[in-house]
Amino acid sequence: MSTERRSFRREPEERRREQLITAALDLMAEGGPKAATVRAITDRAGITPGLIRHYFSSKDELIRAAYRYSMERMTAQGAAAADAVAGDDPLAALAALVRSSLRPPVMEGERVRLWAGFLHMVHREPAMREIHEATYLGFRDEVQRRIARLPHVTGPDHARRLAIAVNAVIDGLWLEGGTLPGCFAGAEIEEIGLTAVSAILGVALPGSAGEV
Amino acid sequence: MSTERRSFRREPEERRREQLITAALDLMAEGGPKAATVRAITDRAGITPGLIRHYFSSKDELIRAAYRYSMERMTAQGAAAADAVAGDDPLAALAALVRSSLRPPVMEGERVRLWAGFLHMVHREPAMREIHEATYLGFRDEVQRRIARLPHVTGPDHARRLAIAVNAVIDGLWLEGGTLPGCFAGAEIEEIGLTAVSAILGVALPGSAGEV
DNA sequence: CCCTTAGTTATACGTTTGTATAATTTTTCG
DNA sequence: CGAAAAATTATACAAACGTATAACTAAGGG
Repeated sequence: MSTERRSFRREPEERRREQLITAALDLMAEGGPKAATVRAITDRAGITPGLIRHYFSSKDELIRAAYRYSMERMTAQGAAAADAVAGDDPLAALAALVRSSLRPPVMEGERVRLWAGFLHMVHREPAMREIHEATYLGFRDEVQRRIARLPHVTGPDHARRLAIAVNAVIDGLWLEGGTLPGCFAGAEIEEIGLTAVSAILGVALPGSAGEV
Repeated sequence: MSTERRSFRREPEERRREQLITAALDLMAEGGPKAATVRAITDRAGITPGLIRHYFSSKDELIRAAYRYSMERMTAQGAAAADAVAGDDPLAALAALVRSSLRPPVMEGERVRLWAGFLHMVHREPAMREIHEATYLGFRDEVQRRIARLPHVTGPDHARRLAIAVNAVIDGLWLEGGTLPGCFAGAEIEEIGLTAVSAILGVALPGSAGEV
C-alpha cells in the first residue's frame, strides 16, 4: 500500500514567509514558545517541515523574523490610532493613544503572553534587543512629542519624564488587564488609564473623570 | 577502566527540595524556561537527574513549586519593605513601597524575565493562576488599604481605582526599568515613580518632586 | 558490627526536537 | 509539448528531552 504523495501548489516566497511567521506567532501566543515547534509551525502553515529551511536558514531566524513582524505590526496599529484623531489637538491624540492601548486588540491576554514569551530571546540576541528598544523608544517618543506641546510643560527633560510615567501607566494597565481579564469591569481600565494620565500630566484628557 | 561512582551525602527532604527549586529558578531567570531542563537543574543542585523524581512526581510539579516559592518570596519582601517604615504614616509607607519596588533586588532584569517566563504556565494551569491572582490582589489590597486612609479619598471604590492606577505605574516602571536598564539614569525611575504616584493620589509623597 | 532501609547514582528507553538530504512534483520557458 | 529549474515532500538522523528502573551506598538501629 504505497501511500500517495500529497499534492501541493507553489507559492511566492513572500507569501510562504508570511504564512510561516503568522503560524509561529499564533502558536506562541496560544501555547508559549515551547508550542512553536518546527512541525507545529509548518503544520499550521499548511506545508511540511522540510520547507522551513528553504525560507529561513534556521528556526531561530524564523523566530527572529516573527518577532520583528509582530513588533512592526503593533507599532503601526498604535500610530494609526493616534493619527486617526481629527485635527492636531495633543490632548485628543493622547486620549486616543491611551484608549487604543487599553482595549482589544492591543490589550489582550494572548498579546501580553506573546510579548512575554519573547522577552528572554530579546535579552539574549542583540538584533532582537535593538528592535525592542526601538519600539519602546518609538512609542515613548510619540507620547513625549505630544506632551511637549502642552502649555505648562517646561522643557524636553520635563516632557521626557512625563512620557516615561505615562508610558508606564499604560504598560502596567495593559499588563494587568491582559493577564487578569476577570478582575476588571467593562471599560474600567480605559477610564482609569485616562484619569491617571490626566493626573500625571495635570490636564483633563477628554473622557477622564474629574477626579481619579 | 571501570569509572567510579561519585560519592554523595544524604540530605533532609526539605533541603533537597529547596536546592531543586532554587536551581530551577536560577536557570529560568538566566536562560528562560527552556534552559531549565531536568539535567541542568539537577546539575546545578549538585545531584543526578534520577533524583528529581524522588522529590517531585514530575518536572512540571517542580516548576509549579518553584513558581509558588518565588511568588511567596517576592510578596514577603514587598511587605517587609512597607512594614519597615516607622510609625503608621500612610504616605511614608506608600513611598517606601514604591521605592523598594523600583530598585534592586525587586527591579531587576532577571526578575522581570523570570516572571515573564512563567506567564504561559500561569495562564494554562489553574493552580498557578490562583497564585498569580492572589499575589497581584494581595499587593494591590495593601496599596489600597493605605490609600483608603488618605483624608480626601471618598470611599472604597475610589480607593480601589486609585490603587489600580498606582499599581499600574509601579508595574510599568518595574517592567521598563528591568528590561531596559541602560535607558534610565541612577535613581531616575524611583523619582519618576514617586512623582507619578503623588500626582495620581493628589498628595505629596516624601521624596517626590513638586511637579511631575 | 552487620543488616536493613531509603537516599542516590547509573543506565536505559521511547519521544520529540531541529536539521540534513534525496526523491518527486509543479511550474516555466524554449 | 518536452526539458530544465525550482519548490515541495518524504525520509532519515543525531542530539536532547522527560521518565522509568535497577544497582549501589550512605546512614541508623539492633
